[in-house]
Amino acid sequence: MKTSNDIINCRSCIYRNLLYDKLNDKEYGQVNSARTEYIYQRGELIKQEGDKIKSFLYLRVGLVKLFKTDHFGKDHILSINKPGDFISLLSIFSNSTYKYSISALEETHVCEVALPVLKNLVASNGAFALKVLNRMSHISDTIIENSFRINQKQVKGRIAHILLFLADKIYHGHTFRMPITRREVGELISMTTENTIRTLSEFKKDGIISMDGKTISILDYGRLVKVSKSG
Amino acid sequence: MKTSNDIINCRSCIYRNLLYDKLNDKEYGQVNSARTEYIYQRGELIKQEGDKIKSFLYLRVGLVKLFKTDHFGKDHILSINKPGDFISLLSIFSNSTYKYSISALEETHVCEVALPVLKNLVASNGAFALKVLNRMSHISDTIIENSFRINQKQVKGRIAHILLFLADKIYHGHTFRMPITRREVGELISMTTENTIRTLSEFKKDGIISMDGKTISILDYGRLVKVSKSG
DNA sequence: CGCGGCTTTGATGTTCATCAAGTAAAGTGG
DNA sequence: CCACTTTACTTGATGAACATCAAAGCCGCG
Repeated sequence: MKTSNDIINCRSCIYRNLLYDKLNDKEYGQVNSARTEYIYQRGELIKQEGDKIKSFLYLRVGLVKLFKTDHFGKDHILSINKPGDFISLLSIFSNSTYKYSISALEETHVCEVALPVLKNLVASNGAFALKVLNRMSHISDTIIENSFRINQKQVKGRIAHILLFLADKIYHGHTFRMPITRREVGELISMTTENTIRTLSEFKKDGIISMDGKTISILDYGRLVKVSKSG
Repeated sequence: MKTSNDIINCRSCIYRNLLYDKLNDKEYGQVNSARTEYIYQRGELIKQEGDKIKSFLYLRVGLVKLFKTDHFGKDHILSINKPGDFISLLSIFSNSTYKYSISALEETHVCEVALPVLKNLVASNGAFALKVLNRMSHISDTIIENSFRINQKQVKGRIAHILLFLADKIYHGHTFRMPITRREVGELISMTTENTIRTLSEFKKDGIISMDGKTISILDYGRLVKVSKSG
C-alpha cells in the first residue's frame, strides 16, 4: 500500500456528490484535511477483521471484496464493491473494530477520512447525517438482500446470479475479465471451487457463455437470467 | 391489531434511554405526540413486504420475526427480535417501502413514531443522529453476522445455534417454551421442517435436550455449544 | 525451469430435500 | 361441546445435489 500523490481533493472528486454535497466550504475543508488517499495492488489486504476502526473508508477507484474468515480458515465473501461505495460504513458507528476484512481485487484507491471528523460533521450537520444514514442503510440492505437471494438458489442459479452481477453492476457489458478466481467465486456463493468450475463449464457447453481463461462472454443473456431466477 | 390505551409515554418507557435519552423536553414532546402504540396477537402481520414506510417502529413488548418470502412462496426468517430492538431501521432511510415482512410471535406491543418527525430530529439533533446510526448499524451487523454463522454450519450446528440463541438471548434460561413452530425454525436456518424435527429428536435421544411439546430444556449446555461450533 | 497456486475432470460418499403417510394438537362452526 | 377441518408434528424411504478426495495439466513468476 502506498499513499497517493494526487492533488485531487474531495471537491473535485467525481463521487463527491454521493456524500459530500451537503457540506459547506468550511466543512469541506475539514474533510479534506483529515483525508488521505491510499493505493493498493491486487491481492493486498486493506483492512483485516479485528483492526481498529480509525477512519471512514471510501472507494474511489478499483474493486474490493469484503469478507470474513471462518474458524476453519475458509473465507466467505460478503460483497464486492465498486467505486463510489462506502466500504466501512457497516460497523463504523457500532463497533470499535472491523467485523470483516477488505482486500483489493484490482488496483484500488481508497480515501480515508479520520473518524472523529466524520462523526463531528454528523453531529453538527443534519442534512449530512441523513445522507450518511441513507447510504449506510443502502449498503446493509444490499448485503442482506444478496445473501437472501443466494440462499434460495442452487449452484446453477448462484453462478448465473454472480455472472449477471459482474456484467450488469460492475462491467456494464457482456464481455469482461473475471476479477476474481474460481475459488473466490465459490467463496462468494458458498460453494466449493470444484462445483463452481463444473457449473461454468456446463454453461459453456450449453452455449450460455464462452470462456477464455479469465475472460468471459455472456452469449445468451436471456437464458442466464432465466437460470438465475429458476434456481 | 388494536391501539393500546396505555397512557405510557416515551419518558416513562423503560427502553427510552436506548434511543431517546439524547432528546430535550421539547423534542420528547414531539416524539410523544407523533407516537401510537399498537398491540398485535401471535401470528398477526405487523408489516408486509412492499408496505409503504410511514413510521419508525420500536418493539416494546413481545417477540417478532422479520422475514422475506421467496417466489416459491417459502418464507425465510431474517431475524427474531425482542423488546428494545428497532424493527424498522434497516430500510427506513434508504427505501420508501418495506423490504421484508414483520409478524408477531407472541402478544406484541409496537410503538410507531411518524417518520418525518424522526427525520427532523435526526437533522436537528446531532447526538440523536449518532445514536440512531449506532443502533441502526448494530441491527444490520447482527443480521449479517448471523447469516454468516448459519451459512457455515450444517443442520446440527444450525439447530444448536438457534437453541442457544433462544436460551441466551431471548429467554435467559435453559428451559423455555419455543415461540416458533418447527417449520419456522426451519425457515430461520434454511432447512426443511422434516430435517429440523429429525435433528431435534436426535438431540433428545443423545440427552442434549429434553422436549415436551413446545417446551424445551437444554440438559447439556456445553455439548450444545460444541455442536454449534463444530459445524 | 521448477515451484506453488489456479484450473479442470472424474469417482465416491454424505448430507439433505423431497415424497409419502400417519399421528397429534389446535381451531372452527353447528 | 363435539364432530370436523386444518395445521403442526413425526418417522421412514428414496434420490438429487453437492462436498470431498484424488490426480493431472496449466500458468505465472522468481
